[in-house]
Amino acid sequence: MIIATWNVNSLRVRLEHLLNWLLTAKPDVVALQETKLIDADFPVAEITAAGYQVVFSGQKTYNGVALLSRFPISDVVTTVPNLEDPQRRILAATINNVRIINLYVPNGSSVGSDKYIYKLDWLEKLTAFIQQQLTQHPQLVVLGDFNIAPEDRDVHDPKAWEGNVLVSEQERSALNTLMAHGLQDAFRLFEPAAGHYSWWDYRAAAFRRNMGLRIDHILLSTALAVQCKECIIDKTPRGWERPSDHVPVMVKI
DNA sequence: ATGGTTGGCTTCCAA
Repeated sequence: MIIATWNVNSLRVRLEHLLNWLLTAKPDVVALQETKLIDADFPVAEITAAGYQVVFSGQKTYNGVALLSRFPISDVVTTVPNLEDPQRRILAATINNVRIINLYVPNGSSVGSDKYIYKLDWLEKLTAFIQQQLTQHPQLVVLGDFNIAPEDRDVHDPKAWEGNVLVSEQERSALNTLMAHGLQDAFRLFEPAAGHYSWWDYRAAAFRRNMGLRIDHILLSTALAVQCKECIIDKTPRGWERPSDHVPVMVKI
């Protein structure tokens, strides 16, 4: 089974990219973030025609997550327990006896800001949920835009980014705590080197200069990590006209 | 060099 994640930064703008990418990458499951659509405007017909079932949780203007699947989708959850949050940032579902948890983790804006505090609180509540889900689902995938670069090797210029939002110690520590309950970063099962990123700022020709961060992740429970065959960051769509600032990450399990 | 770009229903906010 091929499972992918992609922050599309507006599904309205990126629908053609998504449909083209589905044809070449042929994923079985795709987790989308930043759809930026209310549910009434979700392009169900186009995605169904491409051969995918779909569930989504959207809002006006910001955020929004969706799950596409070639297989039946069940037991959908769209909230983090014990978290009052109008922002649509999580979508959990079961597909082929694999529990999939799609995340759009808050960006955090800047270290110490209200949004940063919200991000850390969100991660803390999420961690309790993940821990609970692991007890019920040995085959668990947590994937999406985490808005955290786990280590310096995931940052193009660690010195310049030191202490900044997306790389700060508190954020990395929160991610480590989340993963300490038995989750592994699929990309690092295969690739130890620096220089591999999933997001590049639109500004300052960052993609051309490979000035990026690896902030989109696929975390696998032990049962899935041991059988994972491959984890790829597909930079192809970033070369297309009017691209998202993120590219897809995919695993084969 | 405190810049630069993109998306949204916008005259700024979020990323």
